[in-house]
Amino acid sequence: MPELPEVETTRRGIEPHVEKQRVKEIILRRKDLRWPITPDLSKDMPGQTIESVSRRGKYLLLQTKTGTLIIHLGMSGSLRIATQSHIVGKHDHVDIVLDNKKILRFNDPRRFGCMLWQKSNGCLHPLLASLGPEPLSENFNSNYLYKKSRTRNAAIKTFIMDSKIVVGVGNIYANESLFLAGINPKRSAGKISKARFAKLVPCIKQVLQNAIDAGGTTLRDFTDSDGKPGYFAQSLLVYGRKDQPCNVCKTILKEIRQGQRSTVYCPKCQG
DNA sequence: ACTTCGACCTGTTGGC
DNA sequence: TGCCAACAGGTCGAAG
Repeated sequence: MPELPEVETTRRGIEPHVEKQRVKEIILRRKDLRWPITPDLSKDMPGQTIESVSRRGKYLLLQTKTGTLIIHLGMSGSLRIATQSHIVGKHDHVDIVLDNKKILRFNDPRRFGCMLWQKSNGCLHPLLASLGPEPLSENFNSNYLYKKSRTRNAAIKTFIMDSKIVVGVGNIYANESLFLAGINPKRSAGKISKARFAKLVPCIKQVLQNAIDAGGTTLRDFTDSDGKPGYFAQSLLVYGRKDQPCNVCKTILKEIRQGQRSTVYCPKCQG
């Protein structure tokens, strides 16, 4: 479900309910997510005040004075603002109960997500330590991408989905960005010209920003923290549109597999 | 240093 | 209608 726009939509949705609130209690219904939920979480976080809700790539960070809760939504995770009257669902694995009576509820059917408590020790968590730049920041520019790509033989699509290169570009938006930039997803990253990267980078930024503005992409089950869907799905130009005509040239869009993920592209526009 | 691939899970979809 | 295989928004870590 969540790529960067969906995570950012979630962040914005929960922030006003959660920021400056004291954690009253943590309810763990299951702790076997991708990794076990940090055992100390329900002991260490209650009593702490959530100072800020930030995002690094697809990780959400709930910062307190004594530690940070690192949350990843994996493939199927979501965070909702609930109250006592909301019925607990099958995959509602964790509740963070706040002093304002609201509950930050973590749901994740596939349990590919994670919830890790890191005590403040001045170190960056290993999961965050080797991440590439934020795609919407100045640090992510065509010079940077060009330099990073020179030694790479991997396909450009795989390359821009590598979180060590740039964070937050998942399968949907990688497909969309390459279409907008007119680049064939199979092209070797190392063989792409500087001029092409100069085109690609703004396309990535634009696709992500537009998706954030639309509240993310809802394919089947993504909702924001109030349960509302995102509206970017209707703007998708290639993702999920195999065998349909290209919006630009009417050529039938083609689907291939790259690194066990589906890639859809226009053989003509991205020739 | 780079690339590929299995693994982690459940739910939904499409073909027979 | 039912069954089963294939696939789904992610990404780590082992192996080549």
